[in-house]
Amino acid sequence: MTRKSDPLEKLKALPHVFVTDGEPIRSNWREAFPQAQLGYTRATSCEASVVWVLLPYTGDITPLIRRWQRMVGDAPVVALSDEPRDEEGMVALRAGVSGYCNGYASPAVLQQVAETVLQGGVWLGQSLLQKLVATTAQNLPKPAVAPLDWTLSLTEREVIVARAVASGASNKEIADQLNITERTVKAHLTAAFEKLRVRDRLQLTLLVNGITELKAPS
Amino acid sequence: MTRKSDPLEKLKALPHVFVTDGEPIRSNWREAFPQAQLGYTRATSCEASVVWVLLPYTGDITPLIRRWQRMVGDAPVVALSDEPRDEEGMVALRAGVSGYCNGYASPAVLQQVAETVLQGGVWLGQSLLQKLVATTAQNLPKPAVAPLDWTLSLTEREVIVARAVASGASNKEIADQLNITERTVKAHLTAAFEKLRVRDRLQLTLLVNGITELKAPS
DNA sequence: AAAACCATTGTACTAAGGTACAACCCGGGA
DNA sequence: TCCCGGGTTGTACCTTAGTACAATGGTTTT
Repeated sequence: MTRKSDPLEKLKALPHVFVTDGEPIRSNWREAFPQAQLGYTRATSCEASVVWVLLPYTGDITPLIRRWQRMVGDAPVVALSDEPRDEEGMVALRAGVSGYCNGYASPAVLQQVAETVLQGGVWLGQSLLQKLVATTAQNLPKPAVAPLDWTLSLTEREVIVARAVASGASNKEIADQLNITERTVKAHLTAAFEKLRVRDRLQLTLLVNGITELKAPS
Repeated sequence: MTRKSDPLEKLKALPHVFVTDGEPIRSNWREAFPQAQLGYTRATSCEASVVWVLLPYTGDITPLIRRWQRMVGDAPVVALSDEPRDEEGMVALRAGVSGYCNGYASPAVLQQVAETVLQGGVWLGQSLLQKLVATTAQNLPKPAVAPLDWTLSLTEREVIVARAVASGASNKEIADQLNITERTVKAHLTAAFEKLRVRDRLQLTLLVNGITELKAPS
């Protein structure tokens, strides 16, 4: 291992995953990212460079976005909308997306959005941002101390299992999905419980989903 | 893709102009844009692809930004700060900049920022945006489709127990807290599972915490 | 008053989650 | 080479969660 493993490089090597409601990959997406893949709705974990979620016309988009965020861990999630509206963009932003753009955006724009979000930036259209700024007076509370990253103390495998649990999967389901024994799943979980100082899968879930905080710096 | 007379192409052909307080062009700027030029403070008009304004440490930055916006017309203005702070970023945004980033950002990042703003986007760091979204959350319209309220189909007692479960409590703990039997807690939970169509306490937790959605309108 | 709903509890019983105490394989570093 | 950590699995056991099939008493609706 000569060079330090750059997380960005590793992320970039992964494919772009597009999440749709049954629709195949669009030509503009394919053109921007020849390696584009469709997201599998039932998966509980996913390796991706960037996850592009095509927003459905109706319904609450927050759970959809959150779900994929949990699945991919630190890969950025970008919301695609065929009818971009500022209100929808706000909801998406509040859900934590790293970008919000038109589902029919040109390949060039898509690539640029990808570049931006992969570097930790956020991509927005002008209109949305104007609204954002306009409605924000001068109050800037909430220093928002960066929440401790629970993944730090866990091994790769433990993180995967923890994410699956936190999305509601049973040990058996996780075992099947990862092609390992239920016993192994339990082993990973026991290790995770210990490291994160929680007593069971439910408290682990709260932690993974950011509802509770990591306590002692293990 | 051959494009016609695109205003974007014309804009891109112009040099990048850096506005400083007497400082020469920095190496990272030059590296990112070999054609980089310094902006003259006294000028009244300027042709530029992107105007990068290095913010002075003190004083009101709004007039400075506005001035250059007027000078360049439709070219985007990006604020550079050697000590980026969210408060300063907010001020810059309110002044109408298309981006706000570190004055010592790497050439790669600068180029990417340029790409973004040239396409009409806005480039921000994660932290600033989070703050923006957080403070704007209350003032903007709620999600178009109000998420179904899971409490509607439950009795008062079931809601209480469900909330307790969703915060990580065990049946025994809930029983003690409510001064009832563990058996009763189970009864309420079983009823809640049935009504909300979930199979166990973990999925109930996801529902209560808004991570998943209520499916069938029971 | 009867029906319907709610909160409560009991006795099983089954299923799932979690722990204890291991073992094996593999790759990398002292 | 030996040791160590990560991933894997086994057996046994205990605890917790959840279900089946009840019952009781209270309140509200019909």
